[in-house]
Amino acid sequence: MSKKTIGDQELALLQYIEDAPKSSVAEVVAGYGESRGLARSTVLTMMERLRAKGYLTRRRIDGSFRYSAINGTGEVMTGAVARFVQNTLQGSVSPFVAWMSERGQVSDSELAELEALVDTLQSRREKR
Amino acid sequence: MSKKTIGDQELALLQYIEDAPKSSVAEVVAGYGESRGLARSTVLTMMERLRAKGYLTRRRIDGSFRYSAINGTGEVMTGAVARFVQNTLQGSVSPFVAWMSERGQVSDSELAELEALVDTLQSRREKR
DNA sequence: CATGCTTGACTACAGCTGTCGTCAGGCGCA
DNA sequence: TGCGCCTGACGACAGCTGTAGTCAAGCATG
Repeated sequence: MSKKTIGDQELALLQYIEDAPKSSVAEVVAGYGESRGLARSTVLTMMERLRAKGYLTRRRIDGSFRYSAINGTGEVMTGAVARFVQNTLQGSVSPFVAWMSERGQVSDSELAELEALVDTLQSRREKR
Repeated sequence: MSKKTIGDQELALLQYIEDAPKSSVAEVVAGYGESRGLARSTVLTMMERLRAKGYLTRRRIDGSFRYSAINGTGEVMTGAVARFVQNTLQGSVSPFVAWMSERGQVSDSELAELEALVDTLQSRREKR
């Protein structure tokens, strides 16, 4: 089980590649690295590290490598959330709720997601 | 603004102290460090680093120092959540919601918090 | 052929974190 | 008075992350 840690920037990059699979390094540099002022070698290094940790695969296509995320869409993110809640919040969700309520802006769609979540949880509890 | 970064373990420790203010190092070692196999010096170092970053204060009482968190209760945690959502989740809350719904166990009290949150958000929206 | 751009693999390096060991000064008790 | 324990301050070190420069092999082009 690849339980390897993953840094913030690495995660952001991983997310990018998850959204744009089969990208060449050059493409990632253009579409991700350049906008944040990262050198080509930096992007390459991060991608290789992610590959070493088992989050990315690559395949040689037409001479150059194309990288893709291994986990399905969104899995990376939920994994990150799981780790965060576990390691940082000691398993408690309360701080998250507190923050949501403090912070002003919650988009309509987010609110909808939350409502759906509560519904799901409620019915799940009733069934018990 | 003390915008200093803060590691996972450091954060956990900070949270502990937030819940048990005016603790001496010995107390923190006994109540926090020992259970996770940390040496006294480790705990001390972390506490000092937290102090250097501006998250803890200490006052000499009866010879030895007593440490307390500077931020009010919970602020540390919500700050951590804010950073996490911002840096790692790129500002989107969806992964969080997705994870909660995937994960089986949500305690009754957590569910209650979520319900309250949704209520708050709903009424807040209506007022607009 | 000689040059030059593209792609990958390596190497480097500083800053942060997690973890300690150790040293020196006080304090209390035999 | 002397010894041992508690408390703080420092120094150390390895591993991870963020960021990058550089070198060598390939391919394209004049």
